[in-house]
Order: sequence, then structure tokens, then C-alpha cells
Amino acid sequence: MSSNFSHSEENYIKNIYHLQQSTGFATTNELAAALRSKPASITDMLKKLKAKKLLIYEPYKEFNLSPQGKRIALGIVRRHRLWEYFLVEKLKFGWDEVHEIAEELEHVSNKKLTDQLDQFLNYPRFDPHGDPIPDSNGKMIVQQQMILTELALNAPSQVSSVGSQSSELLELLKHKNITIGTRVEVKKKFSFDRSMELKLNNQVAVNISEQLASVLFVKSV
Amino acid sequence: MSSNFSHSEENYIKNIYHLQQSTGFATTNELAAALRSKPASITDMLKKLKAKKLLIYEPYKEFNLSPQGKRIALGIVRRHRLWEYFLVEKLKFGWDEVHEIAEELEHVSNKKLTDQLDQFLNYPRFDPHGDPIPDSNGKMIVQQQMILTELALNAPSQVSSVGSQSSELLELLKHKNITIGTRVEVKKKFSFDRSMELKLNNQVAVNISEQLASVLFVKSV
DNA sequence: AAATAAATTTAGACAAACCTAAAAAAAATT
DNA sequence: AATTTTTTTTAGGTTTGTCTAAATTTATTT
Repeated sequence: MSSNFSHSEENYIKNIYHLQQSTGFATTNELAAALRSKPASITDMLKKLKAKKLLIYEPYKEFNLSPQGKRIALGIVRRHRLWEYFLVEKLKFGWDEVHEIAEELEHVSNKKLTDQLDQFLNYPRFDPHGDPIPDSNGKMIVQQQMILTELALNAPSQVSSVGSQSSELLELLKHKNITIGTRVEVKKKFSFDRSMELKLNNQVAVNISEQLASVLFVKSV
Repeated sequence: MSSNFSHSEENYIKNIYHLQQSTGFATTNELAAALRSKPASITDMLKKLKAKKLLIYEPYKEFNLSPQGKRIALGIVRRHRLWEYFLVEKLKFGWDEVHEIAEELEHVSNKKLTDQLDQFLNYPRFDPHGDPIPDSNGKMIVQQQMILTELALNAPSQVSSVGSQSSELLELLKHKNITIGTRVEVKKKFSFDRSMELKLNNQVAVNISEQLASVLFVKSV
């Protein structure tokens, strides 16, 4: 009874899932950007996914996974994150080099394989990037986001989203080499101007203003 | 510079490799049977593989992998057998349920992944079926086949081929539940008629005649 | 050696998943 | 409210890998 989805369908489902996690829904253009393909291709697949009852979609509208689609997405996310954990913990990869490989391994979809791997790894609850791993029923720990200004000193965290998309902000983030996923620890807070010194990716030290810190959302890892 | 081959191309290459291992070369019909596809499809792909210089092939002739094609085949076999070993040794699968899963995992082709996995497993030289695992240079132990009558007492081995295809023989093998891959240990040899008692798959005890033993080829595992 | 059978290839279709260019709908601006 | 811009869809192709049916080549019989 293991319904089977193509490599491509799974990539769509996974990316729709991530988009609707961050903004509540997905759109054709966003998904095309995420999948590095063209909007017209997206429309084609949306129709197929809708026909398979995995997607709630009406032409020209934004769309979301159906409960069934979400179940499948969580299976993919589960496999992805378990393999990432495996690669880092058992095969000694760096946390920053496992994504691509997990991207392929996640498509090997066999319930017993996934569950045995989970057991072998001792049922980890977070992957090496700090993201929660769904259990075999699709349940996972919900992570609370916080504003960087609220983060405790030396608490390891990771940039999860930014509070605006203004080009001024993006320019600054680019200059400081901060992106979604960058690991952050607050090393010092200066009460004079509420600026702070950060350590990025356990390597680089940078200083940022309160204005910047207040638009950076992080989650603890 | 990791040249990339499609899932489908890899399946062709792997199956051509196995065919030429057992009979010295491959033919269109045999390959179609192995891949459960149609001869016309095979011909199409043979042309593509030839164009990519992976195959030595002239229309209407039998064919073989080029040295380059063989190198790729050995990479696939290496991944397949390493994953099988992983599944049995680490994830506690039975040796008879890992083939299908390894069939998918083998297509995840990343040199570092494969080499780290190899190291993690402690450089195993044989997979759970007793087949040798190529090392990162494609070298592997060559296995000598022997006739079952020559096998030492209690030496674990595995049926690798049969000396005839007669229906009488096949009927007998079917009745005794012996196939290619069946695990065999000789528990007793009776000098009166040279019949022997075997243990099959570490479970069942059976008696076989000298005539039968003399047409069963085994390899040690 | 001719006829028959078997194996292989060619020709032409088809589905999946992608593309470009043009049309249509929705959203944003003036 | 009308116009412009952006987003999305439609229409029509392309590539990959498969298929069936017919043609061709090779092998086997008679």
C-alpha cells in the first residue's frame, strides 16, 4: 500500500511544505524560484498534484498541501533530516556539507528502512541544523522563534527568518554574510547602544546594531 | 568532475556488467529480460551508451562494457554492496530483504559518501550474500567457485551456479528449496555413497546425493 | 542452399517533466 | 476607474526513456 511518488513530485511536495511553513501558503513564482524552474512548469505539476488530491489549488490562487499531501511532506522531511543526522554523527561529515546528499537519500522511501535508521540513530529529535525531525507518525517538536535581541549570551542558535525584505536590509545582510541558516551566538551585549557582538558559524566575529538584531529571527539549536 | 549518469543508465550498466560476468558478454534479449523491458528499448539505450563510450557495441552483435563503463559498473556494485552490508550489520535487516533497498541507495552517487560509509563499516570485503565489495579503486577479491563435493565440512558457502539446466535437475532443486544464493554448509559426508547432509540457510537440514552435489557450484562466504 | 525461426533494429507513438512565448487574470499605480 | 505591471496559465515544443509493430539481420533447420 506504499503509494509511490516520483522524485520530481516529492521535490514539489517538499518545497510547497517549506514555503507554507514560512509564509502560510505557496505561490507559483516562489515555488519556481525554490525549484529553480519556470512558472509554467509549476502550473503543470500543480494540476497533477491536485488530481492526486495532495494539493488544495484553484487557478490563479495561492495553494497549500492537503492533509494527505502534508503527511507525505513530513515523511520526506523525516527522511531528509534523519539522513543528515546520520551523515554528521556516523559518517563524520560537517553539518554544512550534508544537505545535498540528504536531498538524494530522502527519496529512498521505504518505511522499514526509515524506522530502522531512526532506531539506529537513537531517535534523534533534531537534525544537525537544529531542525526538528518528525517521528514515524509525522509528529515533531515545534520550535519557537525569537528575536535575536532576546537571545541569551552564548546560546547556540540559527537565523530562521528576517523581518523584512527591504533591499537595504538585504544589502547589509549580504555584506555581513548572514543568511537563513547562519549559526549565531551572542558573545557580548553593549548596553550603551544595545549593539551586540556575534560569532557566526562558530568562526567569524561581527558587530551588529540593535536595529539589525531586532529584525533577525533565530531559533535555538 | 563527477560525470553523472541517470538512474536508468546506471541500471543498464549494472546489468550489462552482471551479464558479462556470468557469460562473458551481454545480448539484447538477455538484458531486456534482466531489466524487465523490451528489446527495442534496449537497442535505444545501447546506442546512447556507445555514444558515451561506455559500451563496445556493433549492431546485431553481442556487447561488452568498455573499460570506462566497467569502472562505472564497479562503482555501482560497490555502493550496492556497501549499503547491503550497512543494512544488515547496522540496521538489523535480514540478508534476504536488503537487495531491493540497496537497489535504490546504489544510485546516490557521491564519492565522499561512499568512502566514508566504507570506512564507517570498517572496509568490509564481502556483502551479506558473500559477494565481494570493490574498494574505492574498483579492486575486489576474486572468488573461486568450487563444486559442492569439494567443500570442507562446516565451511559456510553459497550456491553460485548449477552445472546444468535440465528440467529434472530444476525439479529436484525446487523440491529441496535450493536456488542460486542459498547458503550451504556441509554437516556430514557419508563415505558409503558419498551423499551428504547439508544445512540450508542456517536452518533446514537436507540430504543430497553425490550426483546432485557434483552439479552444484558454491563459493565460500 | 533454401526455408524457417529467432534475435535485433528501425520507425513511429506516448507519457513525464521540462521549456519559451503568448494570452489571460489579478494586483498595483496613477 | 483606467492603465500599467506582475503573476499565472495556456499553447505548443523538446528530451528522455519507454512501448508496439514492422522490417531486417543472423542463426538454425530441413
